[in-house]
Amino acid sequence: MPELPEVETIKRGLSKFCLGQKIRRVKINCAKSFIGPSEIVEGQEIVGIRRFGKALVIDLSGGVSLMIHLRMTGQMIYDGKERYAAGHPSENFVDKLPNRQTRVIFELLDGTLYFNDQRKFGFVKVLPTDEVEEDKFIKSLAKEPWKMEGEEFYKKLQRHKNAPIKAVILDQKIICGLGNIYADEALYDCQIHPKTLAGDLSEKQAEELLRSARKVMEASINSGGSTMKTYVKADGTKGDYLEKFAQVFRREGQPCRRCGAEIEKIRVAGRGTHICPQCQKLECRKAEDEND
DNA sequence: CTAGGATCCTGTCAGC
DNA sequence: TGCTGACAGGATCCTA
Repeated sequence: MPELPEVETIKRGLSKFCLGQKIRRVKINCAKSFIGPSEIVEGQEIVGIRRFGKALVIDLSGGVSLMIHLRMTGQMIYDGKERYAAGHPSENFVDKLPNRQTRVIFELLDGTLYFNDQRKFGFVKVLPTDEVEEDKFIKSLAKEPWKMEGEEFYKKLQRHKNAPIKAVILDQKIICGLGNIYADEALYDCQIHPKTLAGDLSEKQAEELLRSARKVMEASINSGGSTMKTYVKADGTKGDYLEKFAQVFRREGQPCRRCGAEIEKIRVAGRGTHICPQCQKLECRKAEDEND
């Protein structure tokens, strides 16, 4: 999905455009995308917007909350006097709405909020506000990189010492917020090969990786999340992390901005993975085993 | 317990 | 043109 910076971008947009508005009506186009009773949402006012890792929570009056996870292809689009869209980037950001991928529609007093999701992996879930933090998924989330100490991260790596570091940092129960883009960007930033076994990282490398994760996600949040050129926010600015800041993601075949070598796309942990083969060398712990 | 693969679903693109 | 398989900004379930 949309990773932490994109969800943060949504949070900020909804806070600006939807906070204080009443939800007049909820229309569900896809039953799978909406969990819980929609009737109790109608007539409630949006009183708060929160984010837990990649999960968005919209708090409503009446002690009700909406927990939203965009997974791979979810988008939240507010369409009123202005349009504000964030999440999975696509042409839909500027389409007529609703469209083929619209799963849930929230009619507000002033405008409409759309939950779009091509692949239907995402969902909107109704739950009591005081149970949000007890939700199984939210409760399982680890700390975000800003809240985690290097030593704690290093210790966690030891518990998964035989897994490639990229697989480990994609696991939200180990460290929360990174997805496929920012995992690749963070590993490139600190020059660690994604296939390096987690147990092979030194404590110093663990700290550097943590710092890089913060750095790439901060850059993205500041630019409005990574999106494509068709994404234009209501204020006319574009979320353009990929164009401006991405060093490796979707840059295979292009020169590394650090050393000039050609960026490669490989497969790690079942995911497409982008590296500079020159800057990110794979160091093998088991080298001595091969002498047996 | 960990690690890895299949799976949910729709759409697009490369290769025949 | 039409078909086919691979793949996609995520997380869970199942297996060994």
